[in-house]
Amino acid sequence: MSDQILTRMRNWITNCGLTDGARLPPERTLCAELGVNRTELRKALLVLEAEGHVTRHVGRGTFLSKAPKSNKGGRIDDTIVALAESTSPFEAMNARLVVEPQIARLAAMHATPKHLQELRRLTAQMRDASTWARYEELDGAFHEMIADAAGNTLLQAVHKIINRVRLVVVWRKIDTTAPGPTAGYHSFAEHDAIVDALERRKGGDAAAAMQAHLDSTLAAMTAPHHDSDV
Amino acid sequence: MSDQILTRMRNWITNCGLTDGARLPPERTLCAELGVNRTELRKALLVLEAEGHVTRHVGRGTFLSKAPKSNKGGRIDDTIVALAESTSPFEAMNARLVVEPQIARLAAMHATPKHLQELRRLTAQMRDASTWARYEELDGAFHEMIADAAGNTLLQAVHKIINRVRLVVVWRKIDTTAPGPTAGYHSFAEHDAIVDALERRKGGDAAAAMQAHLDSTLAAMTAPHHDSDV
DNA sequence: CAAGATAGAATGGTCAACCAATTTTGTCTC
DNA sequence: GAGACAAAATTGGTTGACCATTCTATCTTG
Repeated sequence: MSDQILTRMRNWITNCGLTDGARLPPERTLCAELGVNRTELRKALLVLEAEGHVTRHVGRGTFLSKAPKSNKGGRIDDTIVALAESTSPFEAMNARLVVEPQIARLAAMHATPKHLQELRRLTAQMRDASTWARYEELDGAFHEMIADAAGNTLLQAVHKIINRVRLVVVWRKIDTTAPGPTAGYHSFAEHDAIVDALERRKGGDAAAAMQAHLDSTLAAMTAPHHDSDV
Repeated sequence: MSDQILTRMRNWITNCGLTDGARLPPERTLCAELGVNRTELRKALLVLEAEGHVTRHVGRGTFLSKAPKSNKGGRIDDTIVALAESTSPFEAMNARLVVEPQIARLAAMHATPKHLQELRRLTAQMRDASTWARYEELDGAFHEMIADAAGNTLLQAVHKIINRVRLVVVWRKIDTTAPGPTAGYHSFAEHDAIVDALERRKGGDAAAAMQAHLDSTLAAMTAPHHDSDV
């Protein structure tokens, strides 16, 4: 059913005669026009948004995208699994060490206050993580947020590829039921140092802090009989 | 940020260890596990369903798709063209500047005599190139050889992706019929400097030489009415 | 005991009221 | 008339209760 309305919306968009960047009618108007309720329409709009065909802003409206096709991580899955088959955990960590400090350096120049605020929020949440699995997720979000802040689409995609390969390769070693990190966990302070450098707009410091963070993470992986870090 | 949770769901799915066709935990359970409310989670699931990664049935549950509604043929090429659509030439060159100097540093440690010999051969051939197209081809081989010498599968793949994206983005600017580079072309000496550093096993020098090479290439791109370099 | 019926739990889906951000409009002051 | 400020209308987003379907355990009955 929802598939049907999605198709209708696609057709409507191609036939409505609106050019790129134009604003669509409000949701409630479109509902009446297409004869569906708002929930159904919003489901279709959500998919169109995920595909990059439209963008939406509270209070402003829904707009046709100018660059309709951005990939947003859709079909790189095949790439990931193929790469994961021939990559070792050590290689994955080394790739991180190559890319992430430089990304942090760029982020120091391009991060918006919104980015910094989100990073602070994530560091706080990580301190409250009750399981390792939960912590891993937040940590992943933290690093992805920095990649986003760097403001380079290609580098962001590269970062995402490296990290997802790493997750596939390294995941099995993690006990998802284990209790979360303790209060003095080394990554907490390291994350703080990274965000501090970003806030002060010190690219060199941010790169160094990121490198130190990844180094100690790698050391934790190498260390004997000790829970893995990330 | 719904995009965030979508990525987390993708990661979760690839890491949860479930096989194709398996049933996911109920929505309400996943909500608690991922720490998001049900509406957010359902938005992510809706997108995943539209992409064909999961199917959902009332009363039964949510299941991983067996054959994600594929356009199977594409593979890595799809990734390239998708990335190319949202990447500018400037971004592509910046991504190179981030990755390639570090790759050169690693290559200084890992390059085999065979690698070095091949690199020398390529630099010689580039000096003899009679057309720009031929030169581009050899230059590409040169940089790929260094990535190979670095000895990290994942980094090599990343390097390939970046360079292929760059080629797609920058392609049009090259006149394939133009005569090749002149004898004093700046890249010749820069290539030599890189190989010299690799042979002396000086990682820092290799990284610096590579960075200098890419910087001057970028400068050539920016310079007025002058043939592009690569 | 086996087959069918049934009540309850579990699960994904829906809806209407409400929320927050933004724009528009009206009004007052100078 | 211009500008500033506030109130109202507009618009996409969110929430919690409720609905429809399916599964499961239990009871009934021959």
